[in-house]
Amino acid sequence: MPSTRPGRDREEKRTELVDAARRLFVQDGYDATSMAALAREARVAANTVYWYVGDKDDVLIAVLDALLAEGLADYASIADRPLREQLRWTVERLRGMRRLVATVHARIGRSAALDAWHDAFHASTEGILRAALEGAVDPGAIDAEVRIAVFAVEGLLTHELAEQERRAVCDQLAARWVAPEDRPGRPPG
Amino acid sequence: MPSTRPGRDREEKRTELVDAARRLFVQDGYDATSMAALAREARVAANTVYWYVGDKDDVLIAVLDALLAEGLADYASIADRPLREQLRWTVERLRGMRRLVATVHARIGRSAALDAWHDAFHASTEGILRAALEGAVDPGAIDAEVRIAVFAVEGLLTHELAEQERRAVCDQLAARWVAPEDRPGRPPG
DNA sequence: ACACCTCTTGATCGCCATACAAGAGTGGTA
DNA sequence: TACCACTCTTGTATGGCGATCAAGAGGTGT
Repeated sequence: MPSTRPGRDREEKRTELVDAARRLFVQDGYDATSMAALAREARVAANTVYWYVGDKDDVLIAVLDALLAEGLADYASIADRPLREQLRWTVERLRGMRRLVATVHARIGRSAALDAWHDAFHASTEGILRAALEGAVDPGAIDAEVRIAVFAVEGLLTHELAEQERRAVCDQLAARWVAPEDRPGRPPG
Repeated sequence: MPSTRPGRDREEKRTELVDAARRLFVQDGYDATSMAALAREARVAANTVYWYVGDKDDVLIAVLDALLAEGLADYASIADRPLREQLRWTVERLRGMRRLVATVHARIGRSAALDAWHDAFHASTEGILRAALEGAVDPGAIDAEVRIAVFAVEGLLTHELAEQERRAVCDQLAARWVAPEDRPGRPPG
Protein backbone atom coordinates (compact mmCIF):
# COMPACT_ATOMS: atom_id res chain seq x y z
CA MET A 1 0.00 0.00 0.00
CA PRO A 2 1.33 3.42 -0.91
CA SER A 3 2.17 6.02 1.66
CA THR A 4 -0.69 8.55 1.62
CA ARG A 5 -3.72 6.40 0.87
CA PRO A 6 -4.97 6.97 -2.61
CA GLY A 7 -8.28 6.06 -4.20
CA ARG A 8 -11.10 6.92 -1.88
CA ASP A 9 -10.35 10.58 -1.09
CA ARG A 10 -9.00 11.22 -4.53
CA GLU A 11 -12.18 9.96 -6.14
CA GLU A 12 -14.33 12.13 -3.88
CA LYS A 13 -12.30 15.25 -4.50
CA ARG A 14 -12.39 14.69 -8.23
CA THR A 15 -16.15 14.34 -8.10
CA GLU A 16 -16.42 17.60 -6.16
CA LEU A 17 -14.39 19.39 -8.79
CA VAL A 18 -16.39 17.93 -11.65
CA ASP A 19 -19.64 18.88 -9.88
CA ALA A 20 -18.43 22.46 -9.53
CA ALA A 21 -17.45 22.48 -13.20
CA ARG A 22 -20.82 21.07 -14.16
CA ARG A 23 -22.61 23.83 -12.29
CA LEU A 24 -20.61 26.55 -14.02
CA PHE A 25 -20.59 24.97 -17.48
CA VAL A 26 -24.35 24.51 -17.43
CA GLN A 27 -25.01 27.96 -15.98
CA ASP A 28 -22.46 30.13 -17.81
CA GLY A 29 -21.23 27.92 -20.63
CA TYR A 30 -17.84 26.42 -21.33
CA ASP A 31 -16.16 29.45 -22.87
CA ALA A 32 -17.39 31.86 -20.22
CA THR A 33 -16.06 29.62 -17.44
CA SER A 34 -12.35 30.15 -16.78
CA MET A 35 -10.24 27.59 -15.01
CA ALA A 36 -9.66 30.24 -12.34
CA ALA A 37 -13.40 30.69 -11.81
CA LEU A 38 -13.81 26.93 -11.62
CA ALA A 39 -11.10 26.64 -8.99
CA ARG A 40 -12.70 29.48 -7.03
CA GLU A 41 -16.10 27.73 -7.17
CA ALA A 42 -14.50 24.56 -5.79
CA ARG A 43 -12.43 26.54 -3.27
CA VAL A 44 -9.07 25.23 -4.40
CA ALA A 45 -6.03 26.68 -6.09
CA ALA A 46 -6.13 26.97 -9.85
CA ASN A 47 -3.65 24.15 -10.37
CA THR A 48 -5.49 21.65 -8.21
CA VAL A 49 -7.97 21.11 -11.03
CA TYR A 50 -5.12 20.02 -13.28
CA TRP A 51 -3.93 17.56 -10.63
CA TYR A 52 -7.30 15.85 -10.14
CA VAL A 53 -8.93 16.10 -13.54
CA GLY A 54 -6.65 17.49 -16.22
CA ASP A 55 -6.90 20.34 -18.68
CA LYS A 56 -10.08 22.15 -19.60
CA ASP A 57 -11.10 19.62 -22.24
CA ASP A 58 -10.66 16.78 -19.73
CA VAL A 59 -12.93 18.67 -17.34
CA LEU A 60 -15.50 19.06 -20.10
CA ILE A 61 -15.41 15.36 -20.87
CA ALA A 62 -15.81 14.48 -17.20
CA VAL A 63 -18.81 16.80 -16.96
CA LEU A 64 -20.34 15.33 -20.11
CA ASP A 65 -19.86 11.81 -18.77
CA ALA A 66 -21.68 12.74 -15.58
CA LEU A 67 -24.53 14.40 -17.47
CA LEU A 68 -24.86 11.49 -19.87
CA ALA A 69 -24.89 8.87 -17.11
CA GLU A 70 -27.56 10.80 -15.23
CA GLY A 71 -29.60 11.32 -18.38
CA LEU A 72 -29.50 7.67 -19.34
CA ALA A 73 -30.51 6.64 -15.82
CA ASP A 74 -33.50 9.00 -15.97
CA TYR A 75 -34.40 7.75 -19.41
CA ALA A 76 -34.90 4.23 -18.08
CA SER A 77 -37.96 5.46 -16.19
CA ILE A 78 -39.76 6.59 -19.35
CA ALA A 79 -38.41 4.09 -21.86
CA ASP A 80 -41.74 2.30 -22.09
CA ARG A 81 -43.73 5.39 -23.06
CA PRO A 82 -44.77 6.03 -26.67
CA LEU A 83 -42.00 7.26 -28.94
CA ARG A 84 -43.58 10.67 -29.32
CA GLU A 85 -43.52 11.24 -25.60
CA GLN A 86 -39.98 9.93 -25.32
CA LEU A 87 -38.91 12.47 -27.89
CA ARG A 88 -40.59 15.35 -26.10
CA TRP A 89 -39.16 14.23 -22.79
CA THR A 90 -35.65 14.01 -24.21
CA VAL A 91 -35.74 17.53 -25.63
CA GLU A 92 -37.07 19.08 -22.43
CA ARG A 93 -34.72 17.00 -20.31
CA LEU A 94 -31.63 18.07 -22.26
CA ARG A 95 -32.61 21.71 -22.42
CA GLY A 96 -30.69 22.45 -19.25
CA MET A 97 -27.43 21.53 -20.92
CA ARG A 98 -28.20 23.03 -24.31
CA ARG A 99 -25.20 25.39 -24.29
CA LEU A 100 -22.86 22.41 -24.23
CA VAL A 101 -24.15 20.93 -27.48
CA ALA A 102 -22.64 23.61 -29.68
CA THR A 103 -19.52 23.67 -27.51
CA VAL A 104 -18.85 20.01 -28.17
CA HIS A 105 -19.36 20.39 -31.91
CA ALA A 106 -17.17 23.48 -32.01
CA ARG A 107 -14.32 21.79 -30.14
CA ILE A 108 -14.27 18.61 -32.20
CA GLY A 109 -11.00 18.62 -34.09
CA ARG A 110 -9.36 20.75 -31.42
CA SER A 111 -9.39 17.95 -28.87
CA ALA A 112 -8.97 14.34 -29.96
CA ALA A 113 -10.33 13.10 -26.64
CA LEU A 114 -13.48 15.15 -27.03
CA ASP A 115 -13.85 13.89 -30.58
CA ALA A 116 -13.71 10.33 -29.27
CA TRP A 117 -16.27 11.14 -26.60
CA HIS A 118 -18.58 12.61 -29.21
CA ASP A 119 -18.32 9.48 -31.35
CA ALA A 120 -19.09 7.29 -28.36
CA PHE A 121 -22.01 9.51 -27.39
CA HIS A 122 -23.60 9.18 -30.79
CA ALA A 123 -22.97 5.45 -30.94
CA SER A 124 -24.65 5.05 -27.58
CA THR A 125 -27.69 7.26 -28.07
CA GLU A 126 -28.26 6.25 -31.67
CA GLY A 127 -28.08 2.62 -30.63
CA ILE A 128 -30.85 3.19 -28.13
CA LEU A 129 -32.99 5.08 -30.58
CA ARG A 130 -32.42 2.49 -33.28
CA ALA A 131 -33.62 -0.25 -30.95
CA ALA A 132 -36.69 1.82 -30.07
CA LEU A 133 -37.49 2.33 -33.76
CA GLU A 134 -37.20 -1.34 -34.69
CA GLY A 135 -40.44 -2.29 -36.32
CA ALA A 136 -41.72 1.26 -36.31
CA VAL A 137 -40.02 2.28 -39.55
CA ASP A 138 -38.89 0.65 -42.77
CA PRO A 139 -35.76 -1.38 -41.86
CA GLY A 140 -33.84 -0.01 -44.83
CA ALA A 141 -34.38 3.57 -43.72
CA ILE A 142 -33.79 3.15 -40.02
CA ASP A 143 -30.24 4.53 -40.00
CA ALA A 144 -31.25 7.69 -41.82
CA GLU A 145 -34.35 8.04 -39.67
CA VAL A 146 -32.29 7.75 -36.49
CA ARG A 147 -29.92 10.45 -37.69
CA ILE A 148 -32.75 12.76 -38.64
CA ALA A 149 -34.21 12.42 -35.16
CA VAL A 150 -30.88 12.98 -33.42
CA PHE A 151 -30.11 16.02 -35.57
CA ALA A 152 -33.55 17.39 -34.83
CA VAL A 153 -33.02 17.04 -31.08
CA GLU A 154 -29.64 18.74 -31.35
CA GLY A 155 -31.18 21.47 -33.45
CA LEU A 156 -33.96 22.02 -30.93
CA LEU A 157 -31.29 22.42 -28.26
CA THR A 158 -29.04 24.82 -30.14
CA HIS A 159 -31.90 27.05 -31.25
CA GLU A 160 -34.19 29.06 -29.04
CA LEU A 161 -37.74 27.97 -29.85
CA ALA A 162 -40.97 28.27 -27.90
CA GLU A 163 -42.17 25.12 -26.19
CA GLN A 164 -45.10 24.86 -28.57
CA GLU A 165 -42.73 24.89 -31.54
CA ARG A 166 -40.49 22.29 -29.93
CA ARG A 167 -43.49 20.05 -29.45
CA ALA A 168 -44.62 20.56 -33.00
CA VAL A 169 -41.24 19.41 -34.31
CA CYS A 170 -41.24 16.35 -32.05
CA ASP A 171 -44.77 15.42 -33.06
CA GLN A 172 -44.09 15.88 -36.76
CA LEU A 173 -41.01 13.68 -36.43
CA ALA A 174 -42.85 10.94 -34.59
CA ALA A 175 -45.82 11.15 -36.93
CA ARG A 176 -44.22 8.78 -39.40
CA TRP A 177 -43.17 6.26 -36.81
CA VAL A 178 -45.72 3.56 -36.20
CA ALA A 179 -46.39 3.45 -32.47
CA PRO A 180 -45.65 0.00 -30.99
CA GLU A 181 -49.31 -0.53 -30.15
CA ASP A 182 -50.27 0.26 -33.76
CA ARG A 183 -47.87 -2.15 -35.41
CA PRO A 184 -49.06 -4.28 -38.34
CA GLY A 185 -51.67 -6.74 -37.16
CA ARG A 186 -53.91 -4.10 -35.69
CA PRO A 187 -55.97 -1.76 -37.81
CA PRO A 188 -55.51 1.97 -37.04
CA GLY A 189 -58.17 4.16 -35.42
CA MET B 1 -16.38 65.90 -50.18
CA PRO B 2 -14.09 64.94 -47.30
CA SER B 3 -10.37 65.36 -47.46
CA THR B 4 -8.88 61.92 -48.15
CA ARG B 5 -11.55 60.40 -50.36
CA PRO B 6 -13.44 57.72 -48.50
CA GLY B 7 -15.74 55.05 -49.87
CA ARG B 8 -14.15 53.39 -52.84
CA ASP B 9 -10.72 52.45 -51.45
CA ARG B 10 -12.11 51.75 -48.03
CA GLU B 11 -14.64 49.31 -49.43
CA GLU B 12 -11.97 47.49 -51.43
CA LYS B 13 -9.60 47.18 -48.51
CA ARG B 14 -12.37 45.91 -46.29
CA THR B 15 -13.25 43.29 -48.87
CA GLU B 16 -9.63 42.18 -49.04
CA LEU B 17 -9.52 41.75 -45.28
CA VAL B 18 -12.80 39.85 -45.21
CA ASP B 19 -11.59 37.61 -48.04
CA ALA B 20 -8.43 36.82 -46.10
CA ALA B 21 -10.52 36.08 -43.02
CA ARG B 22 -12.82 33.88 -45.04
CA ARG B 23 -9.88 31.85 -46.32
CA LEU B 24 -8.54 31.26 -42.82
CA PHE B 25 -11.89 30.71 -41.12
CA VAL B 26 -12.91 28.12 -43.68
CA GLN B 27 -9.52 26.43 -43.69
CA ASP B 28 -8.54 26.50 -40.02
CA GLY B 29 -11.73 27.45 -38.22
CA TYR B 30 -12.68 30.52 -36.25
CA ASP B 31 -11.04 29.62 -32.94
CA ALA B 32 -7.79 28.50 -34.53
CA THR B 33 -7.49 31.78 -36.46
CA SER B 34 -6.00 34.56 -34.38
CA MET B 35 -6.43 38.20 -35.27
CA ALA B 36 -2.64 38.34 -35.63
CA ALA B 37 -2.67 35.49 -38.14
CA LEU B 38 -5.47 37.18 -40.02
CA ALA B 39 -3.54 40.44 -40.20
CA ARG B 40 -0.47 38.54 -41.38
CA GLU B 41 -2.51 36.83 -44.11
CA ALA B 42 -3.75 40.21 -45.29
CA ARG B 43 -0.27 41.78 -44.89
CA VAL B 44 -1.37 44.54 -42.57
CA ALA B 45 -0.77 45.43 -38.95
CA ALA B 46 -2.94 43.70 -36.38
CA ASN B 47 -4.90 46.85 -35.62
CA THR B 48 -5.80 47.57 -39.22
CA VAL B 49 -8.41 44.84 -39.09
CA TYR B 50 -10.10 46.65 -36.22
CA TRP B 51 -10.10 49.87 -38.24
CA TYR B 52 -11.72 48.41 -41.34
CA VAL B 53 -13.98 45.68 -40.02
CA GLY B 54 -14.17 45.65 -36.26
CA ASP B 55 -13.60 43.02 -33.60
CA LYS B 56 -13.38 39.31 -34.26
CA ASP B 57 -17.14 38.79 -34.13
CA ASP B 58 -17.64 41.57 -36.68
CA VAL B 59 -15.14 39.82 -38.93
CA LEU B 60 -17.05 36.58 -38.53
CA ILE B 61 -20.32 38.24 -39.44
CA ALA B 62 -18.78 39.86 -42.51
CA VAL B 63 -17.43 36.48 -43.61
CA LEU B 64 -20.79 34.83 -43.03
CA ASP B 65 -22.54 37.53 -45.04
CA ALA B 66 -20.19 36.95 -47.96
CA LEU B 67 -20.64 33.18 -47.79
CA LEU B 68 -24.41 33.48 -47.56
CA ALA B 69 -24.68 35.89 -50.47
CA GLU B 70 -22.56 33.62 -52.64
CA GLY B 71 -24.49 30.56 -51.59
CA LEU B 72 -27.86 32.13 -52.33
CA ALA B 73 -26.63 33.28 -55.73
CA ASP B 74 -25.49 29.75 -56.56
CA TYR B 75 -28.75 28.33 -55.29
CA ALA B 76 -30.69 30.28 -57.91
CA SER B 77 -29.16 28.07 -60.60
CA ILE B 78 -30.60 24.87 -59.13
CA ALA B 79 -33.81 26.20 -57.59
CA ASP B 80 -35.95 24.48 -60.22
CA ARG B 81 -34.58 21.00 -59.57
CA PRO B 82 -36.54 18.45 -57.53
CA LEU B 83 -36.52 19.00 -53.79
CA ARG B 84 -34.45 15.90 -53.14
CA GLU B 85 -31.70 17.15 -55.40
CA GLN B 86 -31.85 20.62 -53.92
CA LEU B 87 -31.32 19.11 -50.50
CA ARG B 88 -28.33 17.06 -51.61
CA TRP B 89 -26.86 20.04 -53.41
CA THR B 90 -27.23 22.25 -50.34
CA VAL B 91 -25.46 19.82 -48.04
CA GLU B 92 -22.54 19.28 -50.41
CA ARG B 93 -22.37 22.97 -51.22
CA LEU B 94 -22.19 23.99 -47.55
CA ARG B 95 -19.70 21.32 -46.58
CA GLY B 96 -16.79 23.67 -47.24
CA MET B 97 -17.93 25.94 -44.44
CA ARG B 98 -19.04 23.23 -42.06
CA ARG B 99 -16.68 24.30 -39.26
CA LEU B 100 -18.47 27.63 -39.02
CA VAL B 101 -21.87 26.12 -38.23
CA ALA B 102 -20.91 25.01 -34.73
CA THR B 103 -18.93 28.22 -34.23
CA VAL B 104 -22.01 30.35 -34.83
CA HIS B 105 -24.13 28.27 -32.47
CA ALA B 106 -21.44 28.31 -29.81
CA ARG B 107 -21.03 32.08 -29.97
CA ILE B 108 -24.71 32.94 -29.81
CA GLY B 109 -25.27 34.65 -26.50
CA ARG B 110 -21.69 35.87 -26.43
CA SER B 111 -22.23 38.30 -29.28
CA ALA B 112 -25.56 40.05 -29.74
CA ALA B 113 -24.68 40.98 -33.31
CA LEU B 114 -23.97 37.38 -34.20
CA ASP B 115 -27.21 36.34 -32.53
CA ALA B 116 -29.06 38.79 -34.74
CA TRP B 117 -27.25 37.48 -37.82
CA HIS B 118 -28.21 33.93 -36.91
CA ASP B 119 -31.86 34.90 -36.55
CA ALA B 120 -31.82 36.63 -39.93
CA PHE B 121 -30.06 33.66 -41.51
CA HIS B 122 -32.75 31.26 -40.34
CA ALA B 123 -35.54 33.60 -41.32
CA SER B 124 -34.06 33.88 -44.80
CA THR B 125 -33.26 30.24 -45.47
CA GLU B 126 -36.38 28.90 -43.81
CA GLY B 127 -38.45 31.31 -45.85
CA ILE B 128 -36.99 29.90 -49.03
CA LEU B 129 -37.50 26.32 -47.95
CA ARG B 130 -41.03 27.01 -46.82
CA ALA B 131 -41.89 28.44 -50.23
CA ALA B 132 -40.36 25.40 -51.90
CA LEU B 133 -42.40 23.06 -49.72
CA GLU B 134 -45.71 24.80 -50.34
CA GLY B 135 -48.07 22.17 -51.63
CA ALA B 136 -45.60 19.36 -51.03
CA VAL B 137 -46.51 18.84 -47.38
CA ASP B 138 -49.54 19.27 -45.16
CA PRO B 139 -49.95 23.04 -44.63
CA GLY B 140 -50.39 22.62 -40.88
CA ALA B 141 -47.08 20.84 -40.55
CA ILE B 142 -44.99 22.95 -42.86
CA ASP B 143 -43.26 24.95 -40.11
CA ALA B 144 -42.18 21.84 -38.25
CA GLU B 145 -41.15 20.17 -41.49
CA VAL B 146 -39.00 23.14 -42.48
CA ARG B 147 -37.26 23.09 -39.11
CA ILE B 148 -36.62 19.36 -39.31
CA ALA B 149 -34.99 19.81 -42.71
CA VAL B 150 -32.86 22.75 -41.59
CA PHE B 151 -31.75 20.93 -38.44
CA ALA B 152 -30.88 17.89 -40.54
CA VAL B 153 -28.73 19.96 -42.87
CA GLU B 154 -26.96 21.55 -39.91
CA GLY B 155 -26.48 18.13 -38.37
CA LEU B 156 -25.02 16.75 -41.58
CA LEU B 157 -22.54 19.63 -41.55
CA THR B 158 -21.47 19.36 -37.93
CA HIS B 159 -21.01 15.59 -38.07
CA GLU B 160 -18.53 13.70 -40.18
CA LEU B 161 -20.54 11.25 -42.28
CA ALA B 162 -19.71 9.43 -45.48
CA GLU B 163 -21.26 10.80 -48.66
CA GLN B 164 -23.49 7.76 -48.98
CA GLU B 165 -24.87 8.38 -45.48
CA ARG B 166 -25.42 12.05 -46.20
CA ARG B 167 -27.38 11.12 -49.30
CA ALA B 168 -29.42 8.58 -47.38
CA VAL B 169 -30.46 11.22 -44.86
CA CYS B 170 -31.39 13.69 -47.61
CA ASP B 171 -33.39 11.08 -49.49
CA GLN B 172 -35.20 9.90 -46.39
CA LEU B 173 -36.09 13.49 -45.57
CA ALA B 174 -37.39 14.23 -49.05
CA ALA B 175 -39.23 10.94 -49.22
CA ARG B 176 -42.26 12.40 -47.51
CA TRP B 177 -42.37 15.51 -49.63
CA VAL B 178 -44.52 15.19 -52.69
CA ALA B 179 -42.47 16.26 -55.67
CA PRO B 180 -44.02 19.21 -57.57
CA GLU B 181 -44.58 17.03 -60.65
CA ASP B 182 -46.46 14.50 -58.52
CA ARG B 183 -48.87 16.93 -56.92
CA PRO B 184 -52.56 16.03 -56.61
CA GLY B 185 -54.14 15.97 -60.04
CA ARG B 186 -51.61 13.59 -61.54
CA PRO B 187 -51.47 9.93 -60.64
CA PRO B 188 -48.06 8.63 -59.45
CA GLY B 189 -45.88 6.24 -61.49
C1' DA C 1 2.18 77.37 -44.73
C1' DC C 2 -1.27 75.53 -42.01
C1' DA C 3 -5.00 72.65 -40.24
C1' DC C 4 -7.52 68.52 -40.92
C1' DC C 5 -8.85 63.96 -41.85
C1' DT C 6 -7.86 59.04 -43.03
C1' DC C 7 -5.19 55.56 -42.29
C1' DT C 8 -1.34 52.72 -40.09
C1' DT C 9 1.45 51.32 -36.63
C1' DG C 10 4.22 49.76 -32.25
C1' DA C 11 3.55 49.41 -27.68
C1' DT C 12 0.64 47.97 -24.17
C1' DC C 13 -3.15 46.07 -21.16
C1' DG C 14 -5.68 42.47 -18.97
C1' DC C 15 -7.22 37.84 -19.29
C1' DC C 16 -6.61 33.20 -20.21
C1' DA C 17 -4.90 28.16 -20.19
C1' DT C 18 -1.18 25.87 -18.76
C1' DA C 19 3.67 24.57 -16.85
C1' DC C 20 7.06 24.64 -13.27
C1' DA C 21 9.21 24.17 -9.01
C1' DA C 22 9.04 24.52 -4.29
C1' DG C 23 6.75 23.38 -0.12
C1' DA C 24 3.28 21.07 3.30
C1' DG C 25 1.43 17.04 5.16
C1' DT C 26 1.42 12.07 5.98
C1' DG C 27 2.80 7.11 6.11
C1' DG C 28 6.50 3.67 6.07
C1' DT C 29 11.21 2.42 7.66
C1' DA C 30 15.62 2.22 10.35
C1' DT D 1 13.79 9.44 17.22
C1' DA D 2 15.31 10.70 12.31
C1' DC D 3 14.82 9.98 7.58
C1' DC D 4 12.71 9.15 3.27
C1' DA D 5 9.07 8.68 -0.27
C1' DC D 6 4.90 9.76 -1.90
C1' DT D 7 0.59 12.55 -2.44
C1' DC D 8 -1.15 16.70 -2.60
C1' DT D 9 -1.25 21.99 -2.72
C1' DT D 10 0.24 26.29 -3.81
C1' DG D 11 2.59 30.76 -5.65
C1' DT D 12 4.66 32.10 -9.44
C1' DA D 13 5.81 32.26 -14.18
C1' DT D 14 5.10 31.90 -19.47
C1' DG D 15 3.26 32.54 -23.75
C1' DG D 16 -0.69 33.65 -26.48
C1' DC D 17 -4.86 35.87 -27.07
C1' DG D 18 -8.37 39.87 -28.17
C1' DA D 19 -8.58 44.48 -27.78
C1' DT D 20 -7.13 49.47 -26.85
C1' DC D 21 -4.27 53.62 -27.00
C1' DA D 22 -1.50 57.33 -28.33
C1' DA D 23 1.51 58.73 -31.80
C1' DG D 24 2.62 59.47 -36.31
C1' DA D 25 2.66 59.23 -41.74
C1' DG D 26 0.62 60.86 -45.80
C1' DG D 27 -2.54 63.08 -48.54
C1' DT D 28 -6.39 67.11 -49.01
C1' DG D 29 -8.45 71.45 -48.67
C1' DT D 30 -7.88 76.46 -47.34
